[in-house]
Amino acid sequence: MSEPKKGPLYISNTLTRKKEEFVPLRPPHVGLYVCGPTVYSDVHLGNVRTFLSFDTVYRWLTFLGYKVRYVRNITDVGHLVGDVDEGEDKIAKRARLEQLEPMEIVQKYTNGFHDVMRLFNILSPSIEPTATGHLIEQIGMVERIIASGYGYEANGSVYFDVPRFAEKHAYGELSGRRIDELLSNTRDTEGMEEKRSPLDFAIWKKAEPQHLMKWPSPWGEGFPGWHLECSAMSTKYLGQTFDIHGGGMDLKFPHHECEIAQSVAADGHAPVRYWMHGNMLTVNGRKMAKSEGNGFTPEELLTGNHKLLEKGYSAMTVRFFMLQSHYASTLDFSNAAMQAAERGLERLMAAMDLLDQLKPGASDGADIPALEQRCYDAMNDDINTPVMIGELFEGVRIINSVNDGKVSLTPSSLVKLKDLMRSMVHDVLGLQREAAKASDDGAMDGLVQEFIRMRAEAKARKDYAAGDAIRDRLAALGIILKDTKEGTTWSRA
RNA sequence: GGUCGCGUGGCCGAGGGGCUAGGCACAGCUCUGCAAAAGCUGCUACUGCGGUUCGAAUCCGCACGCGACCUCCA
Repeated sequence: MSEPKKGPLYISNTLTRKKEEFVPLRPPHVGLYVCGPTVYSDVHLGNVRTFLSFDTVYRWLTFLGYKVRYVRNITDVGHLVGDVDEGEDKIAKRARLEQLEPMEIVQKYTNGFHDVMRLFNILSPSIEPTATGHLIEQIGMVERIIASGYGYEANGSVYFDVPRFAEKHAYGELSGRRIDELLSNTRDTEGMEEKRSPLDFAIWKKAEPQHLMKWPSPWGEGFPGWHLECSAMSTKYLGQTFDIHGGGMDLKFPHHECEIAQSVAADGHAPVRYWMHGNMLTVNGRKMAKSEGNGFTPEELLTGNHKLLEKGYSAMTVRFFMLQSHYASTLDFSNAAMQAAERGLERLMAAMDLLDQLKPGASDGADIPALEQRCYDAMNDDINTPVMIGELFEGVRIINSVNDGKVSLTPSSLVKLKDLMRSMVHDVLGLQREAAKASDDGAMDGLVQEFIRMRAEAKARKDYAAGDAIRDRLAALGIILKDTKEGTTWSRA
């Protein structure tokens, strides 16, 4: 048995549509950028999935030994609202509704976002830059785009000249679009009359007098365009070319396509070497989205207080549920699937609880290095968490068998098993025992122990009816008794 | 309408030319006073129709069904 090898990592590059070996630009450093939330409302579970997917990428890169700079932005400059409130800033709109300052809205939902990230044990990025904090950089980028000839001013706004850019560069490469097809498919959008081509997009937008979030610029009072912040901030913190850019599938076009165009126009470099796109969370086969009314917030999820939820589910259950599918596949939410995940996670965590009490033996009844290698291989194959979880359940079987005395492991193999299970389950998958149930104080335990003792006495005199009655009544209260060789243990249902 | 993708067992979900994925559920067995837990065993599937191949769930074509993007969206 040779020592398990940690690399190399292969990831599906959505730019080339191929699985490629990941080779960082400047090892051991890795630059990772992920498009963060727009903080004008609560995040829903679909948003969580994307951040969880890239949390896993971040954790795995870190596990492989890379020094990762993970940048995930906060979009706190509103994007334009499409139909009803033409030209109005999303955040400003919300602010008027709630009689709050725009930055108050931003703060409120940023806090909420952070709470959700913590709830799901999603790690903080290395840098979390805000769009409003990088106006200088964004204005600078607009200037560079104008200087390169791919941006033009019109009535206080600045637009990106897509057809001109496409003459010399591959606009549409990422999303598989073609200029002529796009042109035949255009709809009327805001600012149409100022644009030279319907494909052009705003990189700086003139603010109307009533607009709340606006800043001075060489083109007058305004605010940065839809796609600019990510380009400006990724360039600032990761360089003109960096390793990995992630985001939800729905951002591929136009957002990421525009990012590429902006960077190429401004600095002459394709910004990203590996593009990764997480797929959507669906409900009854349909994308979870605010507009569909099929989204629920983490709070509704936890309490089960939503018409789509039969009951509440813990954050860790959701995390496990999501990790059981590949990040690039759509994942359908259903109560049946959640309940299956709940039970599966419980079995996994119960085995983790046994780890400390396992006793080593004289021989090896299981090949731990082989298991370890299979775990690494799964993750190195495009972050295949479902396959790794499958392997971890092999670990669960070994743990339980060792605990039952049916399988023996030498001291060194046992240490390897513990290290492997802990690093994969806790560090890589980010699964933790839920703390909620641990709030019992000593009195509670003492009380239950008293019942356990009464039941033991009943059992000792073969009064099983009385013993079972105690167990049943406690069960009705949510206290589960388990008879083991070492005595009776209890837990909450 | 255009582009891309998907269709796997009772359910969820990997895989993706020959090799048991895994989880949940269900059934049987072992262990238990009985439960529970755990272990073992069983249930062995790839939308349909053609084609390529010694061999196809996996490749190709067509059909049907579904979805995403084309507009803010994770």
